[in-house]
Formats: sequence, structure tokens, C-alpha cells
Amino acid sequence: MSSHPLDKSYEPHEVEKRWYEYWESEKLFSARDTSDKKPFSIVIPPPNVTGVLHMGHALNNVLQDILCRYRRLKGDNVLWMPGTDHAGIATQNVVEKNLATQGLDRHALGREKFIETVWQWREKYGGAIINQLKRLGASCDWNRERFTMDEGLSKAVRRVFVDLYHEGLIYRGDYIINWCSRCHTALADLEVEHEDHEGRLYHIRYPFAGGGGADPSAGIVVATTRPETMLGDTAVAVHPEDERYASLTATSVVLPLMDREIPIIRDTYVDLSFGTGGLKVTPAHDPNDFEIGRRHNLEVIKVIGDDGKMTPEAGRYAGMDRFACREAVTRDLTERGLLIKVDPHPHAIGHCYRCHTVVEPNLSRQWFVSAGPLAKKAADAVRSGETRIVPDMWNATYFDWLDNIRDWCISRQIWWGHQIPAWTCGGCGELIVRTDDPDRCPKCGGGELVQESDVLDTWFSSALWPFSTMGWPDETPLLKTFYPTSTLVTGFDILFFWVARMMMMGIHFMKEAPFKDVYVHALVRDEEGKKMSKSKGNVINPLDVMDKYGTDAFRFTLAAFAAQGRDVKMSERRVEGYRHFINKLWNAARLSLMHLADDCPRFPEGAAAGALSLPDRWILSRLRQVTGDAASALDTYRFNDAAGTLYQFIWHEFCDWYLEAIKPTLYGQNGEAEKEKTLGVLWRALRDILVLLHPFAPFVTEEIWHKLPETSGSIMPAAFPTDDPALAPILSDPGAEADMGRLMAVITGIRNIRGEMNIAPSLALSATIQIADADFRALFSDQRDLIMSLARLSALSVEAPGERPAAAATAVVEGATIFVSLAGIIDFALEAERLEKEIGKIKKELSGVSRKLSNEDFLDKAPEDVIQKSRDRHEALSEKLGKLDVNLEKIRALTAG
RNA sequence: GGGCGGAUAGCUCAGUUGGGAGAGCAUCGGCCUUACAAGCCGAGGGUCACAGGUUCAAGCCCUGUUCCGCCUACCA
Repeated sequence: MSSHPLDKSYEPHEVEKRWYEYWESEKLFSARDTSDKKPFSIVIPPPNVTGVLHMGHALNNVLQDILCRYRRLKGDNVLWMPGTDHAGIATQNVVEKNLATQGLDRHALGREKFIETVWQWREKYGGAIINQLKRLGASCDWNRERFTMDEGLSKAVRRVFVDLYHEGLIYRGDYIINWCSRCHTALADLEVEHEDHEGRLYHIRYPFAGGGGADPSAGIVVATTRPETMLGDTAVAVHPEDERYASLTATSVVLPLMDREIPIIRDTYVDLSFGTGGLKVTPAHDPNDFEIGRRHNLEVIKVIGDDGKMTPEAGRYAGMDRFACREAVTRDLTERGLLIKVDPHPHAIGHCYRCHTVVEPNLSRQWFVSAGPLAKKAADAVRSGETRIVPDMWNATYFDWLDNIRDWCISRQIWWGHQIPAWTCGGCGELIVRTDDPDRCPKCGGGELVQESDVLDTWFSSALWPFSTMGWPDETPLLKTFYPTSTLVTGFDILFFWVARMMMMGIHFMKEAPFKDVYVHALVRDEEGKKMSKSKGNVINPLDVMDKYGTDAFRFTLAAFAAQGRDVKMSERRVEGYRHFINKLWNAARLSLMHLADDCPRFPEGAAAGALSLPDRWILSRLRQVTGDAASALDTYRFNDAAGTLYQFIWHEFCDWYLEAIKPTLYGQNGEAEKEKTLGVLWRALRDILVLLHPFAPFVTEEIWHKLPETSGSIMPAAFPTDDPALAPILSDPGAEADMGRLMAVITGIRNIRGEMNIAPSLALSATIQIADADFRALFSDQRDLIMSLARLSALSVEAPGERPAAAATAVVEGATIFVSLAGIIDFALEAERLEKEIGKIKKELSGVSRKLSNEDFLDKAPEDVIQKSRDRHEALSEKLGKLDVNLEKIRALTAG
């Protein structure tokens, strides 16, 4: 027996730092550009460069890391492509806020200087999240780290923009877009968050033009939630079939407050059932009104400016804040008796997803991607199975969005981002779109070219991520090896923002969908299932959790709770539970390593399976089963199943039964030859356990791996248990599993008596097992030492049914009657009660089975094996009941006597 | 408005072709048994949201209802 090579408890911090540095310096995360090995690739969802690690990142990246580490163990050439996203609006906001503390703004700096400042900021703080990912254990190929503003990626962005433009899939035009007056930019529809709000519906009378103007009861009443927009109304619409207006002779009304005459038009868009059937039309500030305006050639008057204040077109309201103007307009209408009523009106209001300002639909000249044709192919790729979404309940959501997609507004009026590669000629007005900066106008030869000042939506560049990071538009070996990628792991919150758009761009430019599988995981919530947010104060910082419980425990917790389609509810108590598990593993290794010498035997070398002890054969068989279960769970993204299987096996089979069962052998009680064989199996079981657990708990497994004899180097490239011929097959052994099952049942039966009779473990008991079946009798006889040791017996007799031992508590298990002698200890009343309770349970079960077996339909229609199973069960229960009844009679007789 | 998900032990949740209701934590009882008290041994606890239906058989399949959560939407 060697000295203790392991400390009494696992201390993660030093271990984690040491091994992460080791993995990096040994280049164990590096992918090969070309290789004979099977490729496996994942591109990381690039975190915002402004970001700090939160629970969502932690879950997302731990799952990716589990897959990557698993595939490496399986021998694949693994590429996990890391990087960050320049997050245009978010980053610009952060840097601007920073400038504001110095009393500066970006306009004071100018565009060039401002961009320089952002780059400096990125140099200084952009690495934070990368380092945090490393603390998680993320095994990304860091030498390939990319940034969406890198030169290479910028080149890809330009190329895509120019190609799409020339294919007619990108265009510029004047449309209603979502405008954030705080960020001072247009937003895509997706970037608007709708929130239900208890608003008001204002009913306003627009008097008829001409004579009717003086009569306050004449006119058309319209309803609106945004009365200030009326200043820009250029028509009032009614439905052509609306009977209320069938006899209407007036052709125009006077727009109140502006005293402008506007036409009454008829359009089928108007909903007959809503309000009075009169609709005010504001083409500059509502997408539907814009369409109506086009149909009827209406004037377009923009009354709300890009700064959120009323424009000169708003007359005397010019310069007012839009919300102040709403109040003013309401007041003025009331004074004139034109505000008929104000009803409460719950409706959704759009907010900017970056700063939460109320978004204004506004007319603006912007660039758009014509999404329809791209979206169709993206949907088809999933319909055809080229790309599989897991779990597939997300298919419907994905299709719904793509099938109803609208054009994508991609221009942003900010400075941080990819400036649009379009130039306007000052001489002839020609629009030039090309990848290289032009110096002359190709049409008129003029040199006065002004580049479009807008930048592209950040998601435009991240849509290219799966191929731009691999060197596209160049045809690199990396692309050839790893595109399309194997799996994308992502949260459902960016299914549209990112996944769908990568599908669109990937298919268009690479002719193949970028992923074979898309695994969509849930959100991490707090203990009560609420979304974590700073304002709620329920945020759990992953870094704190790792500090407190260790990274492995944290990772295991995430994996164990990552059931498909269900949110992960995180609480520190759960992590604490899994820290116990990590410590359990540590101590199992500690015990093992006390006995495994440097030159220890290694199963399967030098030991024939047939000669092994029952516990050895059993644990090997279970190991084989568990290896298969864990692998198939990971192959199908059932992370929680894989984690649960390993947890259950390691703790409750390997530790609770196997290690306890082999202790006598390890201490030499069964001779040197037995010990050698068992050491070999123990070595193998521990080795395989470490490998199986490594994707989930990389640090502790690496640490133990290096203490385990007969291993070399890192565990990372170790062979997965089933994959190395040199490790030879571990065979499934149903006989050993069945026999061990019987032994465990008998031992539990004895322990049960001990527990329920409140007998201290230190008091060794004497027991008798009576069983008619000769094979079982032989089994229990052969394993007498094992039973005695695990049930803490001082004597055990195995015999055919016969004389009943006196003063004994009894249990009936596996057809055997167990008598635990309790001479001088037994409380007959307690024992009778115990047996009665047991009998009650059996009777209840038995009556259920009996009812089934007396049902003729069941016997008639159920499959034979199911019927047989019920019959067997009925027989076993009846037999058990009979024996228990006899025992109870005896006890009662003794009590009476 | 449309769509999706959930409702199973006190709590958090598993339950993959329909065939004896499970785990972890918590609770209770007994243990410092020389790997681990971050532990060991044992116990109690559930009309599987509600109502119907299909079936010999339903937590699981179908219909409806209620209550949560989320996504999506140009109805003023």
C-alpha cells in the first residue's frame, strides 16, 4: 500500500489554472487544417466584445466544450473556432458613455478619431470575456481567434455586400423603418422589442371641409394611440363598403390644429369593425399608412425628426419633444372640442433592444436586403434535412419566421462597424458599389466621390461567421476541411438574429448550409424561473460560482440541468451538490491510488475475464453499458442524460458497491492472486471513468489522470473506452449483472432490517439465508464473504428451507428468506409491525397484478411477453406474501408465548 | 391575433417507440465502519393540472378546459 498521493479533499483553484496553461502550451486545442481524421467543427457564437461572462455564455460554452472534448476523445480532428463580435451599437454606446464622463462626445472627436478610440477601448477591455471563457475550461483553438472587424472578415463583408447588390438582393430606398432617437439609428424589425403597455386610444374629430367645418358634430372621427402624428396626416380613409359613409358627399376634411385640407379616401385596408371606421393616414410615420399613401399618391409629411423632436413641418409644435407634443396636441384638441373621448387601450409598444427607448416608425432612406429568396433556401435546407434543428420543436418557429420574412434593414447611422462600400459621385450622382475603394467615377470620370457614411448591421457580419472565420472568400484548406460545420450550439433567443441569417448567407455563398446540426438550448434562469437581470438583482455571476465551488462542479451542474426544451434554473445549492460529486470522485481516486502501484496490473492485460471475481465482472459489464449510454446521449445532445448516467454509475455503483465490495480483496484478505486481478480491473474502471467524465469535468479528471499509474501525457487525447483496440473489449456480462443484483438485494434486505430495528452498524449480526433454488444457494454460498462484509455480519449460514431460527427478524428477497438473529435484541412487537407493513405493500401490488390477470381482454389481446411478465410477477409476489405471512404468524406466536 | 413550451414527491426536475411511477435536494431514524461527515446505512412521501376519449392497458396518444412562461404580429 502506498502513501496518500491525494489530499483528503479536492481543491480546484490551483489545479484549474495549472492544467489550463498546460493544455494551451501543449497546443491540445489546435485543429489541423488538413487531416485524415474525421473532422468535427463548431463555430462559437461570438460574444459581444463589450460583454462580461454571464450564465447564458456559461451554459452555451460548456455545452460546446463538452462536445469538443468528447469528439477529441473519439479521435476526431476538432476545430472550435473562437472569436468576438464588434457589437456596433452596444460598443459605440459604451465608448460614448465613457467619453461623456470626460465631457466629450463623438462629434467633438470626429469619425476617424472616434473609431480609433473604440479600437483602443477594444484592445484594453475586449479580452475580458475571452479570459473568462478560458476559466470555464473552453478548449477553443485560440490561435485562430477572430473578430468581426478583422481585416479578413471585413473583406468578406464587403464581398458579400457587393455581390448581393449586383445580384439585386441589396437595394437602397425610402421606407418606414424603426428609428431609435437615442442611438440615432435605424433598427431592423427584429431589433425592436415589443412590450405590452396600458395605452390610450384617442378619438379625434376631423371636421368636413367647407361649410361643415363650423359644425362640431360633423366630420369623421378617427382613433389613434399616437395623437402627435396627426400633424403629419395627409388623408382620412374609410372602407369603400362601409355603409356609414356610403352617402358621404364630402371629399375632404380639415386637419385640426394644422388647418390643412386633406382628402377622404377609400381603401380596403381599413377595418370596418374598428372604432368609427375612420382611419387617419400618416404616411411618414406608419408602415401601413405609408403603403396606403403610395396607393393613393398622398403627400408624405415627416413631423417627427430623427432626434425625437417635432420638425418645422409640425408648425407651432416644432422643436417640441414628441411626448410633450402628444400632451400639447391633446390639450389643444380638447380646447377645440375635437377630442371626443380617450379610451384605455392595451397595446404593444416597440423599444430599442439596446437602450430601451421607445422606437419611432419613421420614413428614412436606408439599405435593405431583399430577404425572400435567401430565406426560402434557408427554410428548405431544414425541410430537406440538410440541416437538423435539435430539438425539432424549433422547426415551426424557424419556418414561421422565414416563410413570413420581410426585407432586412441593414444600414445603421452609427460609426462603429463596417462602413457601407458605396460611393456617390459628386459630379454625376452615380452610385458606385464595389469592394475596392474607387478613386474615379466610372461613369463621368470625376474624382469627387463620397462614401456612404452608414455602417452595416452587426448581424450582417456575424451572418458570415461560419465561413468568414475560415478565410472566405479565399478557398482555404480550413474551409475545405471544416465547412459545413458539424454543430452549432446556441440559445433560442438568437435563432432569427443569427442562426437563420447564417443559414441564408451560408447557403447563398457556399452553396451548402453552414451546419449539419443546430442544437438549441434553453435560457438560464434564477431559482424561481425568472430571467436573470441586473434590475431584478437576481443575477448569479458564473465567475463567483466557479470561485466558490470549482469550475468542474459548475460545469457538471449546467450539463445535468440542460434538458432539451427546458430552461435551466440555476441556484448555488445545486452547484454545491455537484461539488460533492466531484469530491466523491476525488476520494474514490484517493482510495484507488492507495492501492494502485506504479507498475500496477491493467485489465485486460494478463487476466482472463472468466477468472475474475463477481464484483469485477459486474463492474466491467456495467462500465460497458454506461459507456454506451453516455456516448449515445452525447451523440443526441442529451447532455443531462449523459451527466445523470455518469453521476449515478460513479457514485452509486462504482463507489457504493464496487469499491466497498473489493475492499477485502484490496486489503489482501483473498490472497495476492485475487488482489492482482482486482487491481487490474480497478485501474481500468477508474481510467475509463476519468475519460468518460472528462468532457464534463476536465480539470479534476486531468489532475487524477496524472496521478494514475500507467498513463502518459494529457487525458485530452486519451482514447474513448470503446475506441482503442489496445484496450480490448470490455464485454457485457448479463449473468454477472443478474447475480450481483441478487446479492445486492439480499444485502439491502439485511441492512433494511438493521435500519428499521435501529441496530448500530458496529453490532455485527448473525444471519441465515434459506432458499430452495440450488443455483442461488450456490451463489450466496460462494459469495458468503462478500455478503458478510457488506451487510456487517459475524456469521452467515446458507441453507435449504428448513427449521426457522428462533428470535429472528425476517425479510423475503429474490425467493430467499433471510433470518437475522436478534437474540436478546429483538422487539417482537416492532418486528410484527414491520412485517405487517411489508405485507400490506405486497398485497396492494398483488391485487393490481391479479386484477390484470383476471381480465380476459388482457389475456386475449396483450402480447405474450407482457402477459408472461405479469404471471411471473404474480407468482413472485404470491410466494413472497406466503413466506411473509408465515413469518408474521411465527412472530405473533412468540409474542403470545 | 397566431404559435410554442410547461403543469409528475415539500422543492427542482428526469421519464425516447403506451405494459410494474424515478433522481437530486429537503425531511425523519441510525452511524465519526481506517477514500470521502462535502460521508455511510436505512425510511417516509405522488388520484402524474382538470374533464372527456382511444386502448386489454395512458404520465406518455387524441379532444377540450384552466393556470403559468416564452416567441411572434403593421390593426389604427
